[in-house]
Amino acid sequence: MAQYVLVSIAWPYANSDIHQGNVTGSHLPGDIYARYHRLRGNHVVMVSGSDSHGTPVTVKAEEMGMSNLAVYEHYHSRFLELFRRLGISYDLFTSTHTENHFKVSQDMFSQLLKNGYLYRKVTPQMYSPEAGKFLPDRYVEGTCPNCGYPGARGDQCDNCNTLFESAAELINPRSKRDNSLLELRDTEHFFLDLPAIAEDALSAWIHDDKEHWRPQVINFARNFVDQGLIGRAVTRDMDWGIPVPVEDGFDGKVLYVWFEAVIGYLSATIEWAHNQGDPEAWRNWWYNPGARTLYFIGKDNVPFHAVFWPAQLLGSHGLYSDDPQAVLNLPYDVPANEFMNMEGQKISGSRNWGVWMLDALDRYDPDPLRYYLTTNMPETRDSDWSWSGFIERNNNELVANWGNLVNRVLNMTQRYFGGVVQEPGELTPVDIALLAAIDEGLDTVGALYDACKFRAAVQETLRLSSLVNQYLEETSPWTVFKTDPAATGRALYVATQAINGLKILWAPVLPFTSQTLHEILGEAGTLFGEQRIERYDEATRSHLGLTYAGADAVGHWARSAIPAGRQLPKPRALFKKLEPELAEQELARLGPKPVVGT
RNA sequence: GGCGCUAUAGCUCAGUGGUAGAGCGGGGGACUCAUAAGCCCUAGGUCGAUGGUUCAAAUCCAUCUGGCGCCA
Repeated sequence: MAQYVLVSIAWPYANSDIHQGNVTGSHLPGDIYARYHRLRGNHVVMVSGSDSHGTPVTVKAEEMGMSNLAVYEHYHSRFLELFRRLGISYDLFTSTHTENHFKVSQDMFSQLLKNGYLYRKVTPQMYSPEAGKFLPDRYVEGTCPNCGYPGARGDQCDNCNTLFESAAELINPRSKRDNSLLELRDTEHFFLDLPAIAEDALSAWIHDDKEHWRPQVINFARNFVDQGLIGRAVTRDMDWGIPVPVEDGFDGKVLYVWFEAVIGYLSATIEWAHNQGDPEAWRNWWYNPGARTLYFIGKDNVPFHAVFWPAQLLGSHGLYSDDPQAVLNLPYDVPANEFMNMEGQKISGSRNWGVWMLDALDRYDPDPLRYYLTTNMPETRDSDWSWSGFIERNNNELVANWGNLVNRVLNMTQRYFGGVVQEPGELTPVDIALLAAIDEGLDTVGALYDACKFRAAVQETLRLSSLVNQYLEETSPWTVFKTDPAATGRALYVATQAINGLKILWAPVLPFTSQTLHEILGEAGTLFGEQRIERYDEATRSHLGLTYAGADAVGHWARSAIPAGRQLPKPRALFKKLEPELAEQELARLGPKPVVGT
């Protein structure tokens, strides 16, 4: 029976371009998982969007001398282009700056309030009389109480590495912007009553049935909850964001971005359903006990997705439901990835140390990039991107093992039979064993994809590709052609069926070249749907979104038959060999950008 | 300081109780359909250190050392 699967992927801040760590950490594993389940015939919705609010965006806006809105729109449109070109097949990639998201976020806030899980509390915060507003800690600078360094930031001293709980700890706190003196002033905020939710439901949930979770994720989350949660502010003093939906005294305050952004998983599903012309369809994923919701994120996001977001879901019971006790679906799994480094060092935007994916796509095809990021995915621990590794894996594995296999089979079919697939006659035990191995692979590799063990899935698929290469050596169709052309025809027939099966096994990771092979084998239609960038208009705003139209896709998780007698089209190479020298060229691009001019 | 993760062949890593594995690199071989690709053979690494549990540990426990993260 077809299953409902919600693939939720961390929302990137719209304040910088996306690098390979973001892609391998969340977008790509989510996409592979979604594509696999689409091939299985399940009802997949894959959502994410640009996190357009929060301090990171406002900081960037000041740096660039642009409005917050312009910064968000700039990076958002680049995200859309990247995901389309890299084949990250979002059913909807939207943003937090939609009317819909504002409403859903405010509704969840109101439901939490109604259910008694929000309380008000007055706390002292840094206030700038000069600017007439409260300042986030990272806008604050002062003298470090520990080492006396005068340029300490509000959250941390860069000189002695002391972390501050609050910028109030600084001596002579000043505004980073205009250097004016700051003062402490009381301000009222709403807090999420995490201890109450933990006691009522969260603690029981986090300890129940999580055997399929990655150990590092569930251990961390359980530890986090067991150590004792404290109330956490869900509003803050800021003017860029979602207004707090209460009558009194919360002008100039917005929902805290940690609270609001995760609600995007729900609001994006609702927006998607609306765009489909079936506004209630989102309930199939959120209020259907048989649905699975997965969250593909980086390890820095585990507390928010394994603890806080479930707490929000549990605490807002009754939201959009007639049943006041109804709870939206809690995460089925949070397969968080560790981090990917770059040539042995941390990825860094300011130091230009990383692979900017949109830039890389100008020089490399999407599938080799996806392949390398999958084989090096930080599933169990931090991993490393190296350009020489990328080139070696492309040449030794994609080109030599898989691409060359396809090439030799199709080339021989052209050379010996004018491109016509031959009648095989009766299959030999060797033939049958090969095809059985491929068919078995559909089960074993499928189970690996389903368990989010993508590295292992690729490794096993590559092993099956080698099996076909071995089959060719054993049957040697080029040798037997002189004495037994029928045997050559049979071997090529079998090998053709085998690579047609491998095409499906590879498809979640290598959707573009699997489609090419699909066509080279004379098959009709497209394995997957089409990705489009569309504009959506709401009452007072409009935004761009990336969508996926999969109704006409023909891909199935099965090995279809290429019939004897078919005239195959002229083959073309699936992958290009890359020159080792490219690694040096790429390394030369890293680091500080050269000053333009002389 | 607390909590957690991690250390396996030159490199990248898999392997959570039962005779140490894969890929790449390196060495040798037979072949030639193929993007000089593929195929066969070949690596003998005290599985970070020490102690313990067990008939049996890379795999469980303790301590130590190196690397990393979160919190304070």
